[in-house]
Amino acid sequence: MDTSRVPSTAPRRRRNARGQGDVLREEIVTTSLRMLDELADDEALSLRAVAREVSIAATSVYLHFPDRDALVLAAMRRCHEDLVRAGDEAEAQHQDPAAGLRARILAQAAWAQQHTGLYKVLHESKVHRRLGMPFKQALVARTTTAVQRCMDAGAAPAGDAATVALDLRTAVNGMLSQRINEPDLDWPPAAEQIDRFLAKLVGLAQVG
Amino acid sequence: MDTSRVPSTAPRRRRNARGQGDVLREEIVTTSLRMLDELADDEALSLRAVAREVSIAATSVYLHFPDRDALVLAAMRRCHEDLVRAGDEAEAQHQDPAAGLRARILAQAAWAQQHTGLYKVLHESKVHRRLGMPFKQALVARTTTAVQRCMDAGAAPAGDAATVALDLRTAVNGMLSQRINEPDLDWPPAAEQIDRFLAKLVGLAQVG
DNA sequence: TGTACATCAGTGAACGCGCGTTCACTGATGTAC
DNA sequence: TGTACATCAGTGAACGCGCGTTCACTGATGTAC
Repeated sequence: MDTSRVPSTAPRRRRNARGQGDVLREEIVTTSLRMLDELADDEALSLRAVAREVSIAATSVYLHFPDRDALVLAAMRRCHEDLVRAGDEAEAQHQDPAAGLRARILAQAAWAQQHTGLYKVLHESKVHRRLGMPFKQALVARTTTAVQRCMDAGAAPAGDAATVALDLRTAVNGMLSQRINEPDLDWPPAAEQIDRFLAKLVGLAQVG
Repeated sequence: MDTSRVPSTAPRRRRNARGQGDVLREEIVTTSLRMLDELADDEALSLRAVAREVSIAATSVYLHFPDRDALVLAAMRRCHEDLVRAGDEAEAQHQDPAAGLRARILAQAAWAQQHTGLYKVLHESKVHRRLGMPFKQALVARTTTAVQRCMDAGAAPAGDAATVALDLRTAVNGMLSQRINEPDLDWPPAAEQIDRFLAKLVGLAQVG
């Protein structure tokens, strides 16, 4: 894994054609995402390590990002879009609101378990405090809407959808966080725990 | 806050008397805890910064700890003891099992909100993976016992106490984690959310 | 069709910094004789 | 009571490292005339 210190036996990459400068930007963001997922910590991502990985000079990163923070933020924005899309696509496959809500939560959980490092950076890192990630509220809004839809359809007892959605997100985030942070403990199946949360916190009648 | 870089105008401390070497060890652990609480990240704690803060030579830390990791681990052990004690003392003030469980959870939540940085290091840092913190299972055991007591007394519906306790800890951890990681969002009162979890996840009849 | 020039996509050396750790040392204090 | 010596509680210089960022530059490619 730690091939990064090897003094760049990697072939120097070919310069992009004129007008194709954004190709490198793309590659920098993609590589940063991969590294952040491995590092699970935004502060551990070094601009120099990213450059090494992409096989460019460290200074070339500055052609596309004013500083390291801007790079991290661009990566997080991309990563958040990806997570939201996963939830949206899963929910869209169901007509039934309860099944849709459940599919959204399961999809987001699956995403998190496949990108544990990115999940940590997105939810637990100090990027919030240092840079702010206002785009994240989309995640909150989608869950609330999905819960409201369940209530409207009578699949869940009427109530304050925002509060119920908060409790649900809270519990699911807690579940993912625990499992990611202490992977060596033996946790019961995630889907079953999610179904308990859907039943007890949202009041969904039949799940699964 | 950032007085740490000032080149030590702090008066050089007086050497401890013979046989009192552990006094310095104590002071190093205490200072590390304070700094970890501010930093909220074990990897950000530097041995040199701790030494600076205690007004000793960086090398003096090695008189008491073999390396930086050992220092962090000693601090975490102390911190965990403190959290467990807070929960135990709160629960002990009640005869009623339900009130006891609630008091334990509220006390632990209060501790977390007063030591947000330490809470993060304890639950979200990579200390788990790098060093392991087996002593943490005490926290799990106490909650399960408290839930079991509620079931035995008929304050909660009978069931698998371990599973119910897991769901409760999961939700409460999620709540604390969210609030600590995104303090600028406006969260509803913590006590109310905890009471909803106690009611819906554990099945406690009357709370509060 | 030729050529000067602007632009684009990068590079490489250098800066000052804080870090963990090693090493050889210092100097006060207690203790054996 | 005196003194050599061991022990304890520390110190200070030095090591090599990776970091973010600045600066002056290079060299290919398109474009105006």
